[in-house]
Amino acid sequence: MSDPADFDLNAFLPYRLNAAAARVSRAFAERYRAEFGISIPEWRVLAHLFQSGDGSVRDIEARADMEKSKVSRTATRLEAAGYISKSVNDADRRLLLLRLTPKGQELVARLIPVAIQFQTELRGQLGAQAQALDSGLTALLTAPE
Amino acid sequence: MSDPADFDLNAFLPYRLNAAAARVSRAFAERYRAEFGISIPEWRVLAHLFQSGDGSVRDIEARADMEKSKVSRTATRLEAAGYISKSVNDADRRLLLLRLTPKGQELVARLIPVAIQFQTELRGQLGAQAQALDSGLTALLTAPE
DNA sequence: CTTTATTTATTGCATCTGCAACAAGGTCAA
DNA sequence: TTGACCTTGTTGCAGATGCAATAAATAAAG
Repeated sequence: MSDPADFDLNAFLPYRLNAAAARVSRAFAERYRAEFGISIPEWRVLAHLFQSGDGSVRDIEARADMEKSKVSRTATRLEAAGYISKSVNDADRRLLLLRLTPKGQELVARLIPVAIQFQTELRGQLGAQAQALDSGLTALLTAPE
Repeated sequence: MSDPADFDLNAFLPYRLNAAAARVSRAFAERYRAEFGISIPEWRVLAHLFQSGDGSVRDIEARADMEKSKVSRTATRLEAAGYISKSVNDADRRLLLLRLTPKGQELVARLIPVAIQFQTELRGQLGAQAQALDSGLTALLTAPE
């Protein structure tokens, strides 16, 4: 039953998960890059700031599951592009206050319908399995460790 | 319903897929690195060669869904470590013949039980949702594009 | 047979990534 | 207040990554 000779990489759950995620990410990133010129880390930071209004690097690290150095560099790029502003939190001057600029607000307002559209198409392709995938992912993401 | 203000990144399917895959991969890679000193790309190439006996870079690129340059460099590392051999395919001298060495065979024989064990634990954590995740992933991976 | 196209693997290059310093600010106890 | 410790964000660095260019081999066309 667990004879090594029977092992099939294509049936191996971590491999399948990765392949599926890579495939979906690639398709999504393509649409984004083409239309708006932003990367996935950039999209994540923008989306989080859109949801929360503002936040520190630490906040985004925690909520978007991104390394703080990655958040930091992404924020620098977004600031250079004029989409977000960086200012110091006066209550605790170690913290940055990242916030969407009007230009950033406007970008996100165009970005989000594309994301929703993408997700809708994806769910359409999956049909009845979309629900199954959702509950499987929820189980994974809420697992102990 | 598709009001941008309602958008929640944590409910966004591509994001959830990626987060889940990254989490599982990280846990799996940790176990591997600690115990055997190999990376995920290395594990993939080894597993494919174990399944197929031998193969060219092209074969592995297609079946393991890896860039050919990634396969090439991974194969170079595995050869340097003594786990695989590279030889020229005499029938078509553009092709490489990658094959596990006895040392590589022996490594994979120890690797695969760990992989199976990992997957078993994961499925155990997921309980009834494991089946749902499987069918969702199958739907994704067999989708048109 | 020779010339042109195609296929395969490798390598150069620019970029991304994660980890480990590091500097600056804050906390806490004595 | 001082000094030891903790937090936060940035940066240096080594390694990984993907794409494009290349060289070698084969196939196809004339």
